[in-house]
Amino acid sequence: MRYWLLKSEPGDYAIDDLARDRRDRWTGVRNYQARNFMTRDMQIGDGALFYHSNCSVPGVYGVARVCAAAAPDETQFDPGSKYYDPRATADKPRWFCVQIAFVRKLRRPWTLAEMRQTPALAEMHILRRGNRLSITPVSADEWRLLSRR
DNA sequence: GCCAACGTTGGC
DNA sequence: GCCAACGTTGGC
Repeated sequence: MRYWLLKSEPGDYAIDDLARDRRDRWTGVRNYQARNFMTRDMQIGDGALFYHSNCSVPGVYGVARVCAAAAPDETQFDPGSKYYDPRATADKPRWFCVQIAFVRKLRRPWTLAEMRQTPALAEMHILRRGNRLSITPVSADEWRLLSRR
Protein backbone atom coordinates (compact mmCIF):
# COMPACT_ATOMS: atom_id res chain seq x y z
CA MET A 1 0.00 0.00 0.00
CA ARG A 2 1.49 3.27 -1.15
CA TYR A 3 0.32 6.85 -1.12
CA TRP A 4 0.42 9.51 -3.81
CA LEU A 5 -0.33 13.14 -4.45
CA LEU A 6 -2.09 13.87 -7.75
CA LYS A 7 -2.14 17.41 -9.08
CA SER A 8 -4.96 18.77 -11.16
CA GLU A 9 -5.97 22.21 -12.25
CA PRO A 10 -9.48 22.59 -10.90
CA GLY A 11 -10.48 24.49 -14.04
CA ASP A 12 -9.75 21.29 -15.97
CA TYR A 13 -10.76 18.70 -13.42
CA ALA A 14 -11.58 19.36 -9.77
CA ILE A 15 -12.38 17.14 -6.81
CA ASP A 16 -16.08 17.95 -7.37
CA ASP A 17 -15.82 16.46 -10.86
CA LEU A 18 -14.44 13.25 -9.40
CA ALA A 19 -17.16 13.27 -6.73
CA ARG A 20 -19.74 13.47 -9.51
CA ASP A 21 -18.14 10.82 -11.73
CA ARG A 22 -17.27 8.52 -8.80
CA ARG A 23 -14.25 7.24 -10.73
CA ASP A 24 -12.18 8.38 -13.67
CA ARG A 25 -9.16 7.65 -15.79
CA TRP A 26 -6.21 9.86 -14.86
CA THR A 27 -5.52 10.83 -18.47
CA GLY A 28 -3.28 13.52 -19.86
CA VAL A 29 -0.07 12.76 -17.97
CA ARG A 30 2.72 13.57 -20.42
CA ASN A 31 5.80 13.31 -18.26
CA TYR A 32 7.90 10.18 -18.14
CA GLN A 33 8.61 10.21 -14.44
CA ALA A 34 4.93 10.55 -13.60
CA ARG A 35 4.06 7.90 -16.17
CA ASN A 36 6.56 5.50 -14.65
CA PHE A 37 5.02 5.96 -11.22
CA MET A 38 1.72 4.84 -12.72
CA THR A 39 3.04 1.90 -14.71
CA ARG A 40 5.63 0.62 -12.24
CA ASP A 41 4.58 1.56 -8.75
CA MET A 42 0.88 2.30 -8.44
CA GLN A 43 -1.31 -0.54 -7.30
CA ILE A 44 -5.01 -0.97 -6.82
CA GLY A 45 -5.94 0.26 -3.37
CA ASP A 46 -3.19 2.89 -3.12
CA GLY A 47 -4.28 6.16 -1.54
CA ALA A 48 -4.22 9.43 -3.47
CA LEU A 49 -4.39 13.02 -2.25
CA PHE A 50 -6.24 15.19 -4.74
CA TYR A 51 -4.36 18.49 -5.07
CA HIS A 52 -5.61 21.61 -6.83
CA SER A 53 -2.85 23.54 -8.59
CA ASN A 54 -2.68 26.77 -10.57
CA CYS A 55 -5.70 28.24 -8.83
CA SER A 56 -6.50 30.87 -6.22
CA VAL A 57 -5.98 28.59 -3.21
CA PRO A 58 -3.74 25.66 -4.11
CA GLY A 59 -3.83 22.68 -1.76
CA VAL A 60 -5.14 19.22 -0.98
CA TYR A 61 -8.92 19.11 -1.34
CA GLY A 62 -9.83 15.45 -1.21
CA VAL A 63 -8.96 11.79 -1.04
CA ALA A 64 -9.17 9.15 -3.76
CA ARG A 65 -8.07 5.59 -4.27
CA VAL A 66 -6.40 3.85 -7.18
CA CYS A 67 -9.06 1.46 -8.54
CA ALA A 68 -7.55 0.16 -11.79
CA ALA A 69 -3.98 -0.48 -12.91
CA ALA A 70 -2.30 1.49 -15.69
CA ALA A 71 -3.64 1.02 -19.22
CA PRO A 72 -2.97 2.96 -22.44
CA ASP A 73 -4.27 6.52 -22.25
CA GLU A 74 -6.76 6.78 -25.12
CA THR A 75 -6.33 10.54 -25.46
CA GLN A 76 -2.89 10.02 -27.03
CA PHE A 77 -4.60 8.51 -30.13
CA ASP A 78 -7.24 11.22 -30.50
CA PRO A 79 -6.22 14.02 -32.92
CA GLY A 80 -8.94 16.18 -31.42
CA SER A 81 -7.53 15.93 -27.92
CA LYS A 82 -5.09 18.43 -26.50
CA TYR A 83 -3.21 15.39 -25.22
CA TYR A 84 -2.86 13.89 -28.71
CA ASP A 85 0.60 12.47 -29.38
CA PRO A 86 1.30 11.72 -33.05
CA ARG A 87 4.31 9.61 -32.07
CA ALA A 88 2.15 7.09 -30.23
CA THR A 89 0.71 4.04 -31.98
CA ALA A 90 -1.72 1.38 -30.82
CA ASP A 91 1.15 -1.12 -31.03
CA LYS A 92 3.47 1.08 -29.03
CA PRO A 93 1.47 3.35 -26.75
CA ARG A 94 3.60 5.97 -25.11
CA TRP A 95 1.29 7.13 -22.32
CA PHE A 96 -0.68 5.27 -19.70
CA CYS A 97 -3.23 6.08 -17.04
CA VAL A 98 -4.57 4.47 -13.90
CA GLN A 99 -8.13 4.95 -12.72
CA ILE A 100 -8.99 6.57 -9.45
CA ALA A 101 -12.15 6.41 -7.38
CA PHE A 102 -13.56 9.21 -5.28
CA VAL A 103 -13.32 8.62 -1.53
CA ARG A 104 -14.23 11.95 0.04
CA LYS A 105 -13.58 15.65 0.15
CA LEU A 106 -11.66 17.05 3.08
CA ARG A 107 -13.96 18.91 5.46
CA ARG A 108 -11.43 21.74 5.20
CA PRO A 109 -8.68 21.80 2.57
CA TRP A 110 -5.02 21.65 3.46
CA THR A 111 -3.81 24.78 1.73
CA LEU A 112 -0.31 24.99 0.31
CA ALA A 113 0.46 27.89 2.65
CA GLU A 114 -0.63 25.79 5.60
CA MET A 115 1.39 22.83 4.43
CA ARG A 116 4.48 25.02 4.24
CA GLN A 117 3.99 25.99 7.86
CA THR A 118 3.76 22.36 9.01
CA PRO A 119 7.18 20.95 9.97
CA ALA A 120 6.02 17.34 9.58
CA LEU A 121 5.40 18.01 5.89
CA ALA A 122 8.69 19.77 5.18
CA GLU A 123 10.06 16.91 3.07
CA MET A 124 7.15 16.72 0.65
CA HIS A 125 7.96 16.97 -3.07
CA ILE A 126 5.15 19.43 -3.58
CA LEU A 127 6.84 21.94 -1.27
CA ARG A 128 10.16 21.93 -3.06
CA ARG A 129 11.04 24.88 -5.22
CA GLY A 130 10.32 24.37 -8.86
CA ASN A 131 8.42 21.16 -8.31
CA ARG A 132 6.36 20.44 -11.41
CA LEU A 133 5.78 16.73 -11.24
CA SER A 134 2.06 15.98 -11.38
CA ILE A 135 2.32 12.67 -9.50
CA THR A 136 4.53 12.33 -6.45
CA PRO A 137 4.85 9.72 -3.71
CA VAL A 138 3.68 10.61 -0.21
CA SER A 139 4.98 8.98 2.97
CA ALA A 140 2.68 7.10 5.34
CA ASP A 141 3.11 9.83 7.96
CA GLU A 142 2.29 12.59 5.48
CA TRP A 143 -0.72 10.59 4.33
CA ARG A 144 -2.01 10.17 7.87
CA LEU A 145 -1.78 13.87 8.50
CA LEU A 146 -3.22 15.09 5.22
CA SER A 147 -5.97 12.56 4.61
CA ARG A 148 -7.73 12.78 7.97
CA ARG A 149 -9.31 16.15 7.96
C1' DG B 1 1.17 39.00 -15.77
C1' DC B 2 5.75 37.77 -14.08
C1' DC B 3 9.31 34.72 -13.79
C1' DA B 4 12.06 30.80 -11.78
C1' DA B 5 12.54 26.11 -12.45
C1' DC B 6 12.35 22.30 -14.99
C1' DG B 7 11.68 18.82 -18.99
C1' DT B 8 12.09 18.18 -23.87
C1' DT B 9 13.87 18.94 -28.35
C1' DG B 10 17.10 18.93 -31.85
C1' DG B 11 21.48 20.55 -33.99
C1' DC B 12 26.03 19.34 -33.79
C1' DG C 1 26.25 12.62 -25.73
C1' DC C 2 26.26 17.61 -25.01
C1' DC C 3 23.84 21.64 -24.31
C1' DA C 4 21.34 25.88 -25.84
C1' DA C 5 16.82 27.11 -26.94
C1' DC C 6 12.31 26.62 -26.14
C1' DG C 7 7.81 25.53 -23.97
C1' DT C 8 5.32 24.56 -19.80
C1' DT C 9 4.21 24.68 -14.98
C1' DG C 10 2.50 26.94 -11.19
C1' DG C 11 3.12 30.02 -7.12
C1' DC C 12 2.85 34.61 -6.30
